[in-house]
Amino acid sequence: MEYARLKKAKKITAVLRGGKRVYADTLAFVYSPSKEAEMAVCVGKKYGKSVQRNRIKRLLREAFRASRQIGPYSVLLIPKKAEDYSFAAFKRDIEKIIGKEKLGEDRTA
RNA sequence: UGAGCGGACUGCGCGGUCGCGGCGCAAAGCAAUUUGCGAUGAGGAAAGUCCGGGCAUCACAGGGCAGGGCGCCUGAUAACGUCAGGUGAAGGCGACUUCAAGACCAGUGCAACAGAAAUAGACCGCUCUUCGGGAACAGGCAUUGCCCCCGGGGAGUAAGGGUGGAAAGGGGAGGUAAGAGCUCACCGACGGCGUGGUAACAUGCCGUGCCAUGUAAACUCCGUCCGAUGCAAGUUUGGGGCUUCCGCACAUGGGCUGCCCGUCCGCGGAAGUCUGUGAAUAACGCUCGAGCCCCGCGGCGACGCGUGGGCCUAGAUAAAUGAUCGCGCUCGACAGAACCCGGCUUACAGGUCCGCUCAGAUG
RNA sequence: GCAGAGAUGUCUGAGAGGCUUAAGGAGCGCGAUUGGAAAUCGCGUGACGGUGGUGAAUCGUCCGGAGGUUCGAAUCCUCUUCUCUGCG
Repeated sequence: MEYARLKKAKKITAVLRGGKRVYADTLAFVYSPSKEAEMAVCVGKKYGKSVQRNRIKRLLREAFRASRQIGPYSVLLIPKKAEDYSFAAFKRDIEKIIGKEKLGEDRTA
């Protein structure tokens, strides 16, 4: 399933308020059921300068894309602050959360 | 060979698979859009936002005050606080480097502490003179006195004095009671004239014994420049228009710049009606431009000129460059466009090239 | 993105060229008061480094950091780091 980018500030705050939060070692995964499949990453100024922040965003997007397919949700990815960020760790944690929350199963069934 | 100085350039590369941004072409669809193919996609600093412009709005961009920037000279430029060439000063054996480098005899302020004294003077000292006292030491004139010693007064002096950032040009010779630009030569300073240079300035001669501290990144003066606000500027579609009524205001209000002159004339609310379904939104501004590369000509150079040639090289808007595999090497620093240019400043692993200096060795 | 403000002991917060004032308040420590406490009153109290039976004491450096101007800088100027505020 293709995931579009979640752009509206109102929707992001709605997901943050009403969505379910799951935590892993490297990131927090916030989601709520939705008609459209959409995703956003949250990387504020505390993560470093712009080069560092862009790097985190790329890694998170690619890790999410490379993970197992899931049904339509509004998803927010929030990394934990660390010295180094790696693609492998992000991907492993996202896979783990998807499996644990059974998001891979078809909700409509 | 070693040490060093200046300048220019570069900023991991190649290939496969999957993925991202906008663009072009083709196909499907009423349309939103989807699919396929193709080329393309961060920097030398994109950074800090420290200057200068373009552009846009305010009012037609006007006058004055206030405020702010700059400050050796000449040039370059759209402009600059930038750059180039030169002058002066300081540092270095040298190549070369550094410098906010106008004016404190227009005025005002400040100069703590120390020191006798801080922009002005006489505390000590030195010299002459005069008054009083002393005979204890050494020596002389030859004797109730003097030189001498102690204390006080008067006059001269600015050589010397543990200060200080700064003490009335410097050190030397003559001169003198002691001294002093008092006199002399040299150096410095100031003034005049000449010469060279567009100029800053340099230099030669003559004269003046020398009217005199520092600070303007203190106020200030002189010269010169600046209207303000910044693309979240602003424009268009549009929830906005039209009609009616009500409230504020006729300059005593509001906007334009902090103030004055000057100048412009609206602002807010309610009801009805038309239309609309995204509203911190959508489109434009938004990238072809003081553009980049090469060649020729002019200039020491910054740079300029050329109907000489070639190129099109990001335009996103929660904001695009990643993942993985293989190969190579010296294992990769600082760091991500946000309206666009010209600079400055700051950060930075390394690597390459050119020119030059000093020391040593050899020929 | 654009525009602006600030940084001073543990905290707060004056000082805006002159001997070292780093004022003052809070907090903390000690003492007085009390049967005991609170409140009140008095005294003390910054960091780092050096010398010191390492005890009393004493000297030097420090006003976010680095340079410069000045005889002299917390104060003036430049660069830099961090924090905060406003702007459709």
